[in-house]
Amino acid sequence: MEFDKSKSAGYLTNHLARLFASELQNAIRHLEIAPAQFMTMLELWREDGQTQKALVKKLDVEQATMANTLTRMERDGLIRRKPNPTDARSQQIWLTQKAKKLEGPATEAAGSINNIALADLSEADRAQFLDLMRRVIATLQPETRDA
Amino acid sequence: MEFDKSKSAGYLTNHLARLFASELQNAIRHLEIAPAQFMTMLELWREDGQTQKALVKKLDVEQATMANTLTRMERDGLIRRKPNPTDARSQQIWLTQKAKKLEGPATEAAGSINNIALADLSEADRAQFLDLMRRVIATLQPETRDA
DNA sequence: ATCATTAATATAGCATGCTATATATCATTG
DNA sequence: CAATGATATATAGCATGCTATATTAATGAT
Repeated sequence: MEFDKSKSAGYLTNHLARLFASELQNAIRHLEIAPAQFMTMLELWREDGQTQKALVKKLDVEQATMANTLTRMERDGLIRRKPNPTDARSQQIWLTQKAKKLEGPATEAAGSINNIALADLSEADRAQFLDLMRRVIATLQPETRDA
Repeated sequence: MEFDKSKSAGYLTNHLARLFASELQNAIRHLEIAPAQFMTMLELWREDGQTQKALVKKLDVEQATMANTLTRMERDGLIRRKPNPTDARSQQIWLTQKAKKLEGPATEAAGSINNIALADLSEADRAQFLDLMRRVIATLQPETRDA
């Protein structure tokens, strides 16, 4: 009647996330960026000059977490925070040239981690895995439905 | 040609792990234990008096991480570290009465989180999800094959 | 037995995530 | 327009995880 961790989705997800994070960190270490910085840049490569609030929503992390990540990215010369001309409370987050140049190598590194991780799955299994994950996320996600 | 995070196993896993952790924390908050403490107790409920090294191996976290978690658990009155009679370098980790009493309520809370998370999946999908997760973990896991 | 190596834990320092709270600015309303 | 409430960001404090290094004790080789 014991709790079997190998049958616990939460336990397995935690374990897997740590393994992925470790691999990713290794794969992008030579670019001198960390996983959370990479995640943030994913959004900024797609659209530069977003506000902190927009990034918070897209990455589904707390505002305080994003503020700290951005502070480290600014320290590391990846972004600059510029005043928002239309609202003095907020700022626009702009990638530096250095950060822009990282898009190719960083996304390639991340892509190869995914390939390595899923290497033992068939094409159908991979699709199913992603689909199941998205469905469980949707179930747990705390209603990101408001405006 | 952009990196699509909704198709990245690593990204989705990270997101899902944060959602699970948040739910678990909520569900066990009233027991005054934190997720990592719960994970550690899972092993100690199964077998009390283990060494730190044994816990490190079973939970697949770094030794320093476990040392810190155990320090917090000791601070919170969940465990006691006692000298190992056969090896003065190591210690035996013993659950307190307080920690022993938490097994029922804590495993129930964790179980219901899993149920909630997987509520939208069929029985077959749930089994597949766990299986896929175990397979990807096995692929990424850095050879825990030594003695 | 002694010296070098290995092994078990601890500590320092950092990144990422969280909650709770503070601050500044905007928007609304009387 | 002044007061109030909402919004955007920052900061404090903590847990969990990591790497790197220190400390202490056991082992092994000479």
